[in-house]
This record gives sequence, C-alpha cells and structure tokens, in this order.
Amino acid sequence: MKQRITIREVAKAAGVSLGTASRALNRAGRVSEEAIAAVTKAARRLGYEPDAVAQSMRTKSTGAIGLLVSDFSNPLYARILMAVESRLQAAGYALLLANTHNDGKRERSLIDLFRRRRVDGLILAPCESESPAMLQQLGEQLPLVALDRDFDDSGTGVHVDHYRGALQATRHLLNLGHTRIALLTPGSVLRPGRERIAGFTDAYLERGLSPEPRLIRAEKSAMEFAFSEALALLSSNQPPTAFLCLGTRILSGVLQALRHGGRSVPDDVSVISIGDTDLSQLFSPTITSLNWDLEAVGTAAAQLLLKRLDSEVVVEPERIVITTQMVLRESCGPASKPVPAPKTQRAVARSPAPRTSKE
Amino acid sequence: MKQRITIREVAKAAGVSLGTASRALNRAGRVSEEAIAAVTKAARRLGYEPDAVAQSMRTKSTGAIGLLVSDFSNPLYARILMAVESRLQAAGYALLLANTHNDGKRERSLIDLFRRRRVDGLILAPCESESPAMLQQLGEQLPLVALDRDFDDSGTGVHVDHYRGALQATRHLLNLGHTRIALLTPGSVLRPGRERIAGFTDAYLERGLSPEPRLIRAEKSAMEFAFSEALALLSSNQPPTAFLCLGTRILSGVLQALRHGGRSVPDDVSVISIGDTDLSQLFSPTITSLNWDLEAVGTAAAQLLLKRLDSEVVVEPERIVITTQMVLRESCGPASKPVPAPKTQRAVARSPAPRTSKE
DNA sequence: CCAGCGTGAGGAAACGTTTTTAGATTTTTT
DNA sequence: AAAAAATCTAAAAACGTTTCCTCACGCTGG
Repeated sequence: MKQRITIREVAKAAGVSLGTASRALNRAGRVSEEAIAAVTKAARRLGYEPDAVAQSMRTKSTGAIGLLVSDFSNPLYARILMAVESRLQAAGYALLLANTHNDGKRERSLIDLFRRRRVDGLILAPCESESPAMLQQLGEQLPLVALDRDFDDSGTGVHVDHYRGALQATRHLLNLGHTRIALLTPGSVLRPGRERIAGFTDAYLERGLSPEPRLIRAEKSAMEFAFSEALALLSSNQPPTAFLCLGTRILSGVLQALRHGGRSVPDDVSVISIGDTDLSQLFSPTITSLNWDLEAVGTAAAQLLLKRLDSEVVVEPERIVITTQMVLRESCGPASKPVPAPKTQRAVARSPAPRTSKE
Repeated sequence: MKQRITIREVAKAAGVSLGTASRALNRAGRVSEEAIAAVTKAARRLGYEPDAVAQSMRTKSTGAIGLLVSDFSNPLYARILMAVESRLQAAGYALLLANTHNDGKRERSLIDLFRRRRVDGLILAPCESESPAMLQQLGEQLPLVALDRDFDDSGTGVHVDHYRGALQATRHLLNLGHTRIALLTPGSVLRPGRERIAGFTDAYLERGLSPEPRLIRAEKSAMEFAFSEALALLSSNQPPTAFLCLGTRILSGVLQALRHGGRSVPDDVSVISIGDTDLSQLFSPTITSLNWDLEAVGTAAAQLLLKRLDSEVVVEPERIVITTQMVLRESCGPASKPVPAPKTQRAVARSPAPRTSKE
C-alpha cells in the first residue's frame, strides 16, 4: 500500500550516516547532541516508525509472548488473560494468542509455530495429553510459565490451591451432615482435577469416612456433561445430598438438572460451586462458592515471565500459589433425611422450552 | 539458549547451494527432484525450522493479524474472538491481541504498535473517542475489518442489527401494555448504543407515542452503573414497568436492583436482556432475551479479512449484517397497574451480604 | 555440426535494522 | 608543538531468508 520510510531516509534527511541515525534514535553509544537533535527532528518530520521485524531480525528479540490455553472464551481464562495482557503490555510486550481446544496435536503444532515466530517467552496451560518430558525440554529452550499445571513437579508456574479449596468445601458440607456428596470436576489427569479429588478424599478421611467412588465424576467440564451426570446421579439409588461443582461451567448444568429433577436448593440438595459469577450471586438461593483471585493468577504469571525475560542468566524454577476463599451464601443447608426414591417431579419447577419469536 | 539451525547449514548438509535449498523447501522455481529429496532429508535430519522473522523480513508478510477490542474478558467479545481465532488459525495466521480499555490514547498507540510490528491485517472495535477520519485513513493502509462499529458509513465490517433487535423487543413490551420502558445501553456514541436508541424510539413512534428521555440511560455498560441507574429509576416518581437491558453486563445489575427494591419479575416489572447466558436461563423467572450468533460475527470478520489478505487488488468495502433473535421466556408480563410510590421493600427478597469464611 | 533453447543451480542482492570496526577530527597532555 | 587521548562519524558486516540474475550443461532441430 504505502511505502514505509526507513532509517536510511531519516539519516539522509538529517545529513548524517545510517549508523549515526540509529545510535541517535536509540541513545546508544556516543553521539553528539546536535546529531541527536537533527535526527529526531528528521524522524518526526518524516513520520519515521522503526520496523519491528527488522529490529527483531537484528536483535534476536521479538518482544512477543505466546499464550496458549485450551479455550479462552472460558471466563476463568478470559480474566486471567486480561491481567496477563495488561501486565505485559505495560512492559512493552505483545501477546500472541491461540487456543488448543484441548487437542494435544494442535497444541504441539502451535508451540512449534510460536517457536518459529521466535516468541521471547511462553505462558501455557498445556492440555492433558502433553508429556512432562517434552515440556521440560521446552522450558530449557525459552522462558516458560505454566498456568495451573505442573509438569513433573519442576518448572515455574502459578498454581491455585485446589487441594485446600476442595478440602475446605468438603469439610463444610460434612459439617452440615452430608455424607453423600457428589464431586464434579474436569479430568483427573490435569492438576486441578487431581488436587480437588485429593482434597475431597482427605476431608472424608479426616473423619474416618471415605467417599463413594461413584460420586466422583471427573471426566469433562462441559456444561452438557454436568447436566447429564447430575441427572444420572439424582435418579440413582442413593442420590447425593450435596453437589460440589468444581469446574467452570458445571454449576449451570447442575442447577438445570436439579430443576429438571424437581429438587430444591438447599432443602433437598446443597450446592457449592467455584467462580463468583452473576449466576451464583443472583440465583435463588444464592450459591455458596469457592473463589480465587483470577487477576492475581494472571499478574503473577506475567511477573514470573518478565523476571525471566529480564535476567540474562537462567533463573531457578519458581512457583506461586494462589489460595482460594469460600464465600458462604444460601445454597448450603443441613443434610436432609435420606430420601430413597427421588421425589416426583414438580411440574411448576420446570421451565417452559424457550420459543424463538417469529416477529 | 540453543543455537538455531539455518537454511545455510541445511544446504551445506545436502550438498547444494543456499538458494537451491530455499527453492527446494518452498517448491518454488525450478529444482530437480533429487535436490528436493536431498534437502528435505537434510532438513528433517537436522530439525530445521524456518525462521519466521527472517521470512517476514524478506517477504514483507508477517502472517500476523492484530485484534483490538476494549476488553476481551467481556464474554461477548470472548466468544467472537474464539471464532476469529479458529478461522485465522486454520488459514495459517497468528493472532496478536490487545485491550484498549476504552482508552483512545491507548488505542492509538496500540494501533501504531501493531503497525510497527507489520501485522498483515487488523480487526478492531474502536472505542468511542476514535475519529472516523483516522480510521478511514488506516483502512487505506492495511486490510481492516470493523467489529460492530462504523466509521463514516464506509469501510468493511460486520455489524449486528441492533436497530431491529431493539425495535422488536420494544414492540414486544409495548404490545404487553408497557409504556414506561427503561432502556439501559452503553454509550450513544458507539454504533450499538445509537442503533438501539433509534430502534427503541421508532417502536414508540410507530404507535404515535414517544419515549421519555429520562428513561433512556446510555452512558456506560458496567454492571455497577446498571445497578445504581436501575435503583434510581425505581425510586423515581414514575418508575418504569419494564427494563430493556441492552448491554453486556447490564442484566445482573438490574436484577440486583430489582431484588434490592423489592420488585418481582414479571409481576411488577418486565425484563428483556441481551445475551443468552446462564443467568437468563436459570434465573427465576427465566429471562426473555435478545441474542445473536457470536460465532457468526467472528467467522464473518475473519472471512472478510482473509478475503482482503488473499487478493492482491483492493477489494471494495463490504459489510455483513448479523440479525438478532428474541427468545421468549418468563420475564415479561402485562404492564401492572401504575404504582405511584414504590412498594415497601420485602425483607425476604434481599439476600444477606456474603461472608468470607474464616476456615 | 552448430546455434538456440530449456532446465537447473550457484552466487549475490535485498529486506531494515543494530553493532562493530576503523578512521577522522578535536581536545588534552607532556 | 607534537603526541596521545578522547570523541564522534562513516562504512561495513551481520541477522536468515527469498528471489533475481547469470551461467553451465545437455538436448534438439536445421
């Protein structure tokens, strides 16, 4: 479209050599005041903008950071990314973004792509099929920060204390007399799922109890999955008296299932969910929830990365742990008497199927 | 960290010259089959990965697309971005992302940054303070697609038909007998706000009525803003009997205000909102909403851009319009009898303030 | 048998910077 | 006043590609 102006033309306009112009603009090396003045004036007059590609070519630094998550429309990730982006933008870095859709092959090829693009660093939440070895090797090649994932218990990253969160939430329910608690969480291969199951189990063990394996549903985190799983559990022989929704879009699926099954919260079933969303605050009853500071996760990740980008020497691995908080609301009550068979469905509780208006 | 392997080394290993190696790898120009075989074999053996920066340097194409929105943690944008990213990734482009935070100065500097980085194209939803002239000029310099914004009625972009959406929703409420409808929407400078106000007004005009200006609240879209505005309207002399929530995070603020003011939906107040969220589907009553296909917006934007990137000649401006659909649910009812003074607050409807648990 | 042509490959230029090296000019020191 | 030091500048190299230009070779047709 339009012809760019190069530093060469600026130099000519300022009446100095190419090299001098570069040094003048970067305030590097020894340049006379008058040269600086002439060059900056010429640059401004011509509207010179240095070419970042050429700079990268020469300096070996692109000023770009790759960010890889499974799906950034997930509101949890979205808010983390906001914080990451703010921090990196302030430090002069640009963000290269891609979704892996939880597909290991795609993830691998995106990592390669980012490498080819010479990103200065990488922040990622690798998907389950990723091998720790490959990631560790990658971490040796360029600054790398993991988001809530640990490969082989080494490598730097920021982690949420899902273990304590699950422990705390489960204790809360056990204290209320619940013993049949259903746990819905994404895959047990990933750190969050693993830790949650451990916390859940340990809360039981503390009291000499043990959770029923059939109540731990840890495969996927999609909302449709949560709906059908919850429905199945509710119609089982011994339905759970509480639901622990420890995945991003679990809550709405479970609430839908409860409505469908004619259960009321908290009278029939207690509910705890992660994420302080509109839904938890405005649903009736309001939902007790387990939160953590998403901005802090993002900021910490960016900070860890920047530290590694700034220092010339290799910084030793470092992990930052973000703790969870529980916000008590109305969705938890004492365990109800065991109800062997599910209640008959209350027609009034079912919402009519949405219609799309014609006009 | 580790030394990259260049095409030069590949050429040497394959026993051919630099230029031949390049042509062999790109299958460009005339190369013998055996040369191709030797070079590809050497490349694979050495693990050669072409350097994207050097390629950009030479070819003038970075394969990067800049994407600029005010805030991509906004779930509306998040889903659009997902679609854009999928489409662009499939076409081999990478996405450079940044938030403007609705700050014109920052937006300007980000655009400059992207330009310096030589992005091949730009998708953006410019903030209100942006001048159409500047954007038009930008559009002449590189392929540009606008997201739900129009500068000066020219330029290519994808647009949501907010006008018809607002018209339709307002008609619906007027049909139910509402005359004091409050409209909450983000700033009237931006296209969405402007169009919505026009549609809203025209629906009134169709029946020989006109809306009360005091009921059109069009400044910001933040949730806190919606809460306080709704509260003020509710306690006004003649409170509205319906709320049209035409901004991303408006609904939850309004619902909070209604709860706070002790109004019930739809008996006292009818509500229509944009966005088919968890909240609209699970709130009691479920919320009638105005939706549009966010994936379609993203895909269309990517498609428009790709078309411009592929063709050498300048493609004439093109706009794609996405229509809205109204999903009828339970939150709209006939207008109630005028209630001069707001009801006394129902204590039961107010939720207790959330406590943060100590344990 | 030779001119012409097509095919493939090697060499070099170019993209726009930064940085190094060496040289030129001025200033200071003895 | 000459030598040494200091300060600035010009020129050139380098980053890793792609692409253009030239040339060599072998073949074909007159």
